[in-house]
This record gives sequence, C-alpha cells and structure tokens, in this order.
Amino acid sequence: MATMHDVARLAQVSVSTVSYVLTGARPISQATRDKVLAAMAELQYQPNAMARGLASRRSRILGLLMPMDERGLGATETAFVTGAASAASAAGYHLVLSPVGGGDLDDLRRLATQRMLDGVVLMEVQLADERVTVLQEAGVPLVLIGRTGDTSALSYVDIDFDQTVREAVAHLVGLGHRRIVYVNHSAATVASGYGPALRTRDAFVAAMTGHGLDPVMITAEDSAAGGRAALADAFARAPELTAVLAMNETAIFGILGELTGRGLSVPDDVSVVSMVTSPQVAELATPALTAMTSPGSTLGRIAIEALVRHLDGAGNRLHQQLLPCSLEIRGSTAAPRSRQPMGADR
Amino acid sequence: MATMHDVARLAQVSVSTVSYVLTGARPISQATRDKVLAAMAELQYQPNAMARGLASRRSRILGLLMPMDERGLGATETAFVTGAASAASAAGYHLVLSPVGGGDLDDLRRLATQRMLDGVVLMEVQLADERVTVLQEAGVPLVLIGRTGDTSALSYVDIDFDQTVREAVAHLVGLGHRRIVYVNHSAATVASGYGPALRTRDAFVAAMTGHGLDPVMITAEDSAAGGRAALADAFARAPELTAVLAMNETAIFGILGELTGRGLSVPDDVSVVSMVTSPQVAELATPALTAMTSPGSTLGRIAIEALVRHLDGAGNRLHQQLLPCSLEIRGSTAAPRSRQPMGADR
DNA sequence: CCGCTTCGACGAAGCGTTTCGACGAAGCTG
DNA sequence: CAGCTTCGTCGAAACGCTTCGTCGAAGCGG
Repeated sequence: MATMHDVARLAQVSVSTVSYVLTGARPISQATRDKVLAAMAELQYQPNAMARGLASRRSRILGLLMPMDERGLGATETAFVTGAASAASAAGYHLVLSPVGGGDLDDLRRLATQRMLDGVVLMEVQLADERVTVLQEAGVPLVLIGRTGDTSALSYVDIDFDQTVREAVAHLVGLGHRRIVYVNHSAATVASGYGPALRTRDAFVAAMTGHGLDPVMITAEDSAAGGRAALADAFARAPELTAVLAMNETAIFGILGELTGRGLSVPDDVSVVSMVTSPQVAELATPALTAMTSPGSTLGRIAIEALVRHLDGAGNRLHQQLLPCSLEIRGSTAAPRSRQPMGADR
Repeated sequence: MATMHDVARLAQVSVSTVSYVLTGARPISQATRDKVLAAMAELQYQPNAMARGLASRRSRILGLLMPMDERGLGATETAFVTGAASAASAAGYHLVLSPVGGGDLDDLRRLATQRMLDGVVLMEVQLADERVTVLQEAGVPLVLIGRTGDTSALSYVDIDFDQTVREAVAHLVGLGHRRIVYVNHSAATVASGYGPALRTRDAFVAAMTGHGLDPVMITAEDSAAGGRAALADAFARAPELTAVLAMNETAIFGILGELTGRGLSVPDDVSVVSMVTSPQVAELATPALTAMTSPGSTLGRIAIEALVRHLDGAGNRLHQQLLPCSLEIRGSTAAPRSRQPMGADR
C-alpha cells in the first residue's frame, strides 16, 4: 500500500503537490503533474479513503436507506437503486445501501452521527417518519423518495399519485367502465400512514367523483390469499363491477386467480389495472397486466442529483418534484362486455 | 460534534483513557470509567468513524456486493441480506450493500483498494468470476455466496444443489411421476457459467439416472414469455410429461399460464415444482407452488459470521459449507392422473 | 520496612490525507 | 529596471482517533 508520501518522494515533489494533483484544488504545472501521475502509476497508488475523509471532513459516500422487509425488492425498487447508483458514480460519489429496518433507529443514528455518510436518500418514507427526525437532528443532508406529511423543510422526489390515478381511471372510463373497484394495501398499512396508500386512495375518490362515478374501495393483505379474499369483498360491495384498479402488486395475483376460479375472464368480464408496477411483474401474470409503470431509475437519479447539488453546490434550495407513472397497456384491460366504449374520456 | 478531547477534558482524564473506555483494549477502573461515560453522555459524544478507521486501520464496515440486474431482488436474496445485516450488527460491524454491477470492475477495485471495507461477501458468483480475482489481489478478506469453479483457496457458503434436486426429484417420483422435465435458466445464462444452473442440471441428470429415468432438460428465458415458449418445447421433447421441475422462478409463471391455456390442470394433469423459490413467490401462483425453499437468512448469517471470524479471530482456516433447500409442499404437486403412486421412493 | 510486581492512567507518536500561509521565480507595468 | 502581481510549489499544522512505552501508586511477600 503505497502512500502519498511514497509518491511524493518518487516524483521528487512535496506531499501537498501530490494532493493538489489529485484534487485539483490548486493549479499545478503540466510538467509536475506528469511526474506525479507517472509516480502514482508506477506505485499503483490508491488514496486511503479514511485518511482523506478525516482530513477533508467528507467521505464521498452517499447512503441509500431502504428498509428491507420480508417481501423483497420489486423491480421498481431495483430500478430506483440502479438509477441512484449510476448517478452517484457519475458525480464521483460511492453509493451504499443500508438495510436499516424500522426497528434499529439507534443503528441509524449511529450511522448518521459518525460522519461516515455525506448525505442520505431515504426510501419508503412514512407520513410520520422518525428516521427523518433522527437524520435532521444529526445534521445529515437528506433527500426523500416519497413524502412525509409535512414537507415544508424537506427535499423529496415522489410519484405523482394524483396524476397516475387520474390516468388509470381515465383509461378504464374511456373503455366504458363505470363500476370500478379500487384495491388498496392492507388496512394496517393504510392505518400506519403509508403515503402512497393514502394518496392514491384520495386521488381515486377525486378521479371517480370527477367522472360522476361512485368510488368503491377495499383493502387487501399483501399476499395472494389477501387478494382472493379482497375480491370476494369487492363483489359483495359492488356485484356489477367490471374493473379493478389495484395498488397492491402482491394481492393482484390472488385477484387474478380468484377471477379465473369464478369462471370470469380477464379482460372480457373484468378489466384489471395494476398501479406502480414494474413491467417485469406485469408480464408475470396471464394475461399480462395493463399497468401504471413507475419511473424508477429516473426517480433514483433525480434524488441523487439533488443531493449532490446540495452537497457540492452552494445552493440550499429545496428540491421537490413529482413524477407520474406511465400507462402501459397490456392484455388485462378491454371494454366491458355489456357496454359500448364511450370513446376517449373528456 | 464533540470530540474525544472534549470528553477527556470534561471527565478530567487523558484522551487515551477515553479511548480505552471505548474500545476496552486496556483495563480501566470502574470509577474512571463512570466519569468518562457520564461525560460522553453529557456531550452526546459519537466517535468519528473516519478518524477511528484511520488510526486503527479497520473500518468495521463489511460490504455485500450484489449485482443488481433489471429483474430485481427476490425474497430469497432479501432474506439473505437481512440475515447478513443482523449478523453483522451483532458482531459490531456495519453492513453496506454495494450495487456494483458486472461492468464496473474498476469501481470495485477502487472500493476494495481504498481500505474502506474490512471484508466482503460476494453474491451471485459466476463459475469464473473476475471480481474474485480483483478482490484477492486487493487483499480483501472474502466470503462467497455461491462458488467459483476452483474453490481451493476460497471461503464460501452455498446451496447444496445436489441434495436439493435429489429431494425434489424424489418427491415427484414418490408421487408416481416418471416423465419429468427440468426447466433451467436461459441457454445464455447456462453458457455464461452460472453455477446454480450448471450444478442443478448435473444433479438432475444424476438423480433421474439414479431412479432409472430419462432426464429431459430444456432452457427458458427468464420471463413469462420464455416459460410459455419453453413449455411448448417441453411437450415437443416429451409429449407424455407429467411433471415439471423448474429452476427458473420467472419462467414458471409463463409455464403455469400456458398449461392452463392448453386446458391442462395443475396439479392433476401436470405437477410443478419450483426450485430455490421463496414462500412469498410460491404463494403468488395459483395454485400455490410446491417449492424447494432456500435457507436465505441462514446463508447470510453464516457468511457474515465466517467473515467476522476471519477478521477478528486468528484462524486463517477456510469456511466451506453447503446448505440444502427444504421441500415445502403446496398445491402444485399431486400424483399423476394416469398412474398410481409408487409409494415412498426407495 | 524494602524492593518487586501489578494496576491504572498518561503523553506522545503516529495513521494518510487536506489545506492554509508563505515564498521564490517569473512576468508585467510604467 | 524597481516594484508589484501572478503562478507554482513547499512545509507544517490540523483532522480525531488508536496504541505503545512509561511511570507513579498501591499491594505483596519475606
């Protein structure tokens, strides 16, 4: 492990000169620079990240905090991560993912407070999220993916659920559906203040009301069984339903199975739209699901770029941005059997 | 940000004493220890990770290198990560995940060489994996999850594919199946030297031959469409097949859809077993899949523990261990319609 | 009661960088 | 050509911690 000292000696310059070549903090003549570069190459010099971090008080490491629950990461989250990682790397930062769960708030505090992370992107934010408080108290620059209830002093990037739901409803209404049931996450998830669940719910009410329709909504456990149970519930509440709009990527497989089990055809008898679903998952189903695809990697990139701008640049301005999901029509939606399409909505 | 200096002054002891209280490297009397602890609490002291790392030449950070491809992390990988994270935390280490893809070998080299990681666990190892070489050259302690072709000088934890396949085949044969088709990952994946694909393939041949049966094997792209195409292929090769054993979590959904599409019932006409599949995914299908469930979190824990032992302890001994998947019977397997069960195999 | 060990605490020298003030050598202006 | 910048480089002081050698004060046996 060669150090800067070794490089300096070999190149016959001072240590500080080597440092300046590396960081570009001060101008160095081409001749000297070449000497130094040659020496570095010869010694296979690599700067010591710890020493650099200590002296400069910046680690050039960004953290991506993703609670890892049992159900794994969907392609959506993965796209987010890869988008973030490549943006970080482009900006000269390393990105590390920290699987800090909800429980270990102390672990998070330690991580934040030990000055190991220059900044942090927080995923899966709850409406009231203690992690935000912890990080703010620790003084760690922060960008959220998702939103807390009070966003006044926070930078965030999030999905535009309002717009997304509106498009999904418009698609179904445009096909001629009037009786549409919305399947949310579990009641417990909703009660815990999971933003996407709440926001899509409200957006659904607004969108349906806007079309003069009655918003029927149910919840479902995040499992195939939950989906099956939910569908029974849905038929009890709206026997004449012709379309399902689901915010629950997992339950939707149960819904599909149950529909088939009841002898109903998708999409001929019932259309199904899945929200915030990756193409990969949508293709797993038979028929492939019409879905609102989330702008995963864009979201990740934007979040990191905002964070880096905050760290490098002077500006202390907040970054608040919403991106809609895009409608991808596959095989699970069609005009309802009993009605004619109404033509394009509005 | 209080420093050790501040703590020492407040507690009226020397800096080194504070350090010894923290690390326990030398005995400190109870009285002094209490004074120091009180001062730390009052100042809300948190050690600076960079300084500590620089001085001690160990970061107490472990890296988990997981290539993130487009298709996301299954519950299996997630279980692995959480198992690893909790084991690391229990051993007093932080675990960070680095989404270094296959492409950025330089990025990896930098990460390894900058002395930022005390040790590394490598996921998704190929039979010939350049990352192993890079890390070994950098002198970073290493534990693999999976195996390279030559494991002579490497520590690893892996799934016991041999045993796993044998159990799966025994289950099907025990039910009376004779004509079993094995669905592997894509031909490209197999050709790239993906260990699990190769090992399960060989194990399947051995297991079937052991039962005096003919091993029929096909490959499938990792997508629902790939599964559909593969099934056609399977029927072409073995028209009388009664069971499918799939090593391809993604394709299996296409297989199921296609089976239903052909008017065949699962499990009555065709039984399906999915290998190395998490309960969560198995439950998504209708009917729920009989599967060989991987020991995800155990695998993660063991890998980290082996790594930590190597770092902390003196022993330079290699850790090489195989764990089988466990058979979980759900609704996708049954005796074939046309034959009687043969009773328990052997 | 003296010298020897043991225990607990101290001081100082790093660890490998960054960064700031300073300084000689050119290059310019008038 | 004297005096003033500007440019490129150097030396040394941090950064906040660990760790090694040392040393005084008790505790001990003989």
